[in-house]
Amino acid sequence: MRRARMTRTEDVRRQVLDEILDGTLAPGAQLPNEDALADRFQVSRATVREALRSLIAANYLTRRHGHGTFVSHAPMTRHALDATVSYTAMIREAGFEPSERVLSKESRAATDDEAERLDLSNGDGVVAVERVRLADRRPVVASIDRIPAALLSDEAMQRLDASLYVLLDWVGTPVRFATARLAPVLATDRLAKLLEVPRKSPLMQIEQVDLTADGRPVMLSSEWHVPDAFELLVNRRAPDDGSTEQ
Amino acid sequence: MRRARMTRTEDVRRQVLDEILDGTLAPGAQLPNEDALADRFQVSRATVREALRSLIAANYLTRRHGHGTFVSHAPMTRHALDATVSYTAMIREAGFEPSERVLSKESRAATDDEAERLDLSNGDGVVAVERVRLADRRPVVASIDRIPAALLSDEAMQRLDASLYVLLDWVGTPVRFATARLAPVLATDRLAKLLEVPRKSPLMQIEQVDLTADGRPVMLSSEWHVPDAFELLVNRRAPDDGSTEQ
DNA sequence: GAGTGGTCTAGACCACCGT
DNA sequence: CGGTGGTCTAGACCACTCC
Repeated sequence: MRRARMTRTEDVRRQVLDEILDGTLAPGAQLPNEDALADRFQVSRATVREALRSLIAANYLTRRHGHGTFVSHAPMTRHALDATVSYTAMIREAGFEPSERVLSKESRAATDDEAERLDLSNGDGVVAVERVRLADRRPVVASIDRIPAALLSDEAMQRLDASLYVLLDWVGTPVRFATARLAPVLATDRLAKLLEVPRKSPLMQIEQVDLTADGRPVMLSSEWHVPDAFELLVNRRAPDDGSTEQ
Repeated sequence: MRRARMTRTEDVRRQVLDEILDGTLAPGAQLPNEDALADRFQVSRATVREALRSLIAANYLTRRHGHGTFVSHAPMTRHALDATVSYTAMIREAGFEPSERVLSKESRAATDDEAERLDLSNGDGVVAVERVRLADRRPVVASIDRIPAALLSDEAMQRLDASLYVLLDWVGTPVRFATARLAPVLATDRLAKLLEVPRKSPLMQIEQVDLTADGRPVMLSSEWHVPDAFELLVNRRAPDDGSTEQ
């Protein structure tokens, strides 16, 4: 019954979030000031500010200097493209049951483009997995994922059927970031057949490089998405802080 | 020559960032520990942590509990879709000179869909501006933007030729967030003509709701982008903190 | 065990907002 | 002006990682 670790900050965050979610704090409502919250939760003001920080980052709250802290009218969309890197989670969020079909697995030398984007030397090997993702048995995404062979032990190679994100976590290089390039393309004959859509129908192509926490590329993904299978959303925010550069 | 306000936090952030950018702190390098930095910059450790916080958020740095703070190998891409809402900035970033052609401006009642997404009542008015954005005179984006008429004074209506973001700022409802839905579509005859591309060629459609800091919708945009005009990038990050919800 | 980042406190003063 | 959030300090102790 015991929760793992619960810092005071998490505790305060949790309680404030609960009040937002259950409507005690309605959208537009002003929170008590930080001294009052510190007093109420029996913590220091610094702890209150730390707790509110993450709620503000997720756009649950808005602070206005010299005025107060207020409940926002719309939180960030979770499972948007920017907020997650998990495809399975996005499919599930859309209300479908995710599954997949592996088309091929191979170990080969990286192409020049792959070597460049994965920061590999000439001749280094990659493991490539080609799959079709299904949502309730309907094909929704075709993909080719490439991982540097150097990252995978023989033992890891046996686990290629599992989630590649889980695999990368398992070998000690968990994915924390990714940069995705999105482009509309027409379905080739092969993609049309795989995804069961008409030839030359529009598809969303996503070229993605997955990175560890310190920015090292560990996977290169090429994906083709059937439109309308589920929404591709992006949370955008205007720059505010840290705009030190041009 | 004097910069406006310079807090100690900004000062520390600036100095550390400078060392990262000029290579004094190379990718992978470990920073001095927080006590050492506090001593060196003659500030408290809390101030050091605050300064490092934004550099970590931008992925310039990585912290590993019990180990140290390190320079990342790749910062977040600026001018990616998630990191800005300014189109002009994105076009300029791609190395082109942005301009635009206004196709129409009208004041009319909101459609049901517009009323729903802009949180308006039945019969409320909107001001709609239809434009084509050019990059070095080449058409790259066609768009229709709709703003609730109630937000715009007569005086503001005279400024519809300026950036709509600047206009919304001017009337006191600056855009801070947006939620965009991306989908690949085929060019209709009209869009093909406007964007000077073949009929039925692939376009990126972006449906976007722009929000103020407290989450109120203030503009609805429909855009159609020519692929390859410039890259549409999205920075993605795996969830780590505040994952309190499902 | 030594060294690092993570959490937390109590208090101070500053900057901004509204009236 | 009073009230709010913004910045900052000096110090304490905890939790994690590596040797």
